[in-house]
Amino acid sequence: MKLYNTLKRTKEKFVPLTDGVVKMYVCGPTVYDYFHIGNARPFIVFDTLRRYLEYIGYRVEFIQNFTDIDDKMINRAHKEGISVKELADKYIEEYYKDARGLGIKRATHHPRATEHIKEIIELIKVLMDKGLAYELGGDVYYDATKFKDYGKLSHQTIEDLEMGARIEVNENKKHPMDFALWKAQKPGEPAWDSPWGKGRPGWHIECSAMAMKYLGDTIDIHGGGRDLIFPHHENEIAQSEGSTGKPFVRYWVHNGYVNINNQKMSKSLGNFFTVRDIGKEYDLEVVRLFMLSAHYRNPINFSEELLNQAKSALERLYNAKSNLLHLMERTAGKEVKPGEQAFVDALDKYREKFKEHMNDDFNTADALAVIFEMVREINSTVSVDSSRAAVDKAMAMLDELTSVLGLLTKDDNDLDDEIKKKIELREQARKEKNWELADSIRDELLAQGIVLQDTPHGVKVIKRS
RNA sequence: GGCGACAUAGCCAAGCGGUAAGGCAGAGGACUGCAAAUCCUUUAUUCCCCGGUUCAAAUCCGGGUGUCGCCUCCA
Repeated sequence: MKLYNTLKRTKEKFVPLTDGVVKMYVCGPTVYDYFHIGNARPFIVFDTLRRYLEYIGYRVEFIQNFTDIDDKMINRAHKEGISVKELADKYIEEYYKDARGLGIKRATHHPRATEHIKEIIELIKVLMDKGLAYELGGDVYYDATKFKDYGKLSHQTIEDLEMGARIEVNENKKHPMDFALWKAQKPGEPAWDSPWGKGRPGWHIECSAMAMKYLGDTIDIHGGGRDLIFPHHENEIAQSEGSTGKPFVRYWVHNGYVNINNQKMSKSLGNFFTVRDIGKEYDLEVVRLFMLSAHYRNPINFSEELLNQAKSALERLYNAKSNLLHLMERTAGKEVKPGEQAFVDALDKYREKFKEHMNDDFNTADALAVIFEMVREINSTVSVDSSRAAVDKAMAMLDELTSVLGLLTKDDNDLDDEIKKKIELREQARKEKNWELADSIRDELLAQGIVLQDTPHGVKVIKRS
């Protein structure tokens, strides 16, 4: 498989450090609020990468953190009159709810910054000992000029970066590019004891500390949104490589932004939609399909119209699935027919094409196109006259490929007795050509999200959420 | 000022040297009691513009134009 590496600015063949095992770290949310769909993109993208790596046989050790202490956390907790810990607990739980809706699997671990203060302090100590950090009135800063590779990820020299710097927060820092590893406690803030007095960690240090704790000094893949390239990931490199002297990350992978009217969605611009709100009007699986329909490195525009397009596309996929389910009930015992082998072989070809595209920097847009092509072939060749084996095979292949993308995961097709009774009643009415009654029952069920489709071989029932 | 990305049908969106995937929407047809779903046909002689390289360019190079991003918390 090939992956685009931000560090090298080119696609590279992916070979993990340890055969058969992938160590992957992705920056998770700061849990001070519900997350928006801009935040959702990396979660979905890297969940998909993880699923694919597992699909092709790797064991993936996947770590995604929760930032549960920083300025935003403190401010928000103050505003709500609760502790930072209570705020974090609440939004971590809410994160899991939305993530579940988006089809995002749990990581191997979801470490929290506040539960790794010890590791963070140890790391800062090493940096101090090596002369890469300095203390200033209870704060500790990383001395960016002392790290010779500073800027290698964002492909800027420290001078270029400095030239563009817009604001300077702390005049006392030795260099504008120096960043806080440890922040001295201010009144009313949560704090931990440290060799430099009471305080709390800076933002960047937690990821270095936790990634190295769970995955080792050198990890295979580190992911996140483009906006983390600088300064966050640049600083992670400085911290980790500064302390160990070893390469920190072998493949840096970054997803593009989610835009609103061609402009980056962000909390500060206020042009964002939370996943929670979208979930009130759409099945969140629609959002997942929407995200995967573009290449992960390209920007993606978000709008209701586009969401509706994704919704229709998802329905096409679900229709194919329910078609097959319907046919499975009606092809029991049917023997394999001559000529069916060609169809079965064709299905295997789709898997190969799917993998080809996923192997090329996990091009989910192309992979999805392969699934749609396969769906068309399945729809046009499988029928009530097909063998059960052919129908099963089509179903299995559809399941296999869609599940790699985390799609088509809902298969709740159980109907309660009352609905079954109404369907029977309608069948009776249709036999008697009582179209009025039949149509009114159909409309009634439709309002409940039950779609009835009449086929020559009985009624097909589809549940819509 | 430094670094970078993008511009493909009505709307999205792949493709990145070999003669325009896929989805949504639209039109016509088949099927249906009517629908729905599905299938078939159809919708870009052409990929922002101008030059160049090449047997061959949406794809490479040069120059424009436009949009966006990072250099500040941010996924």
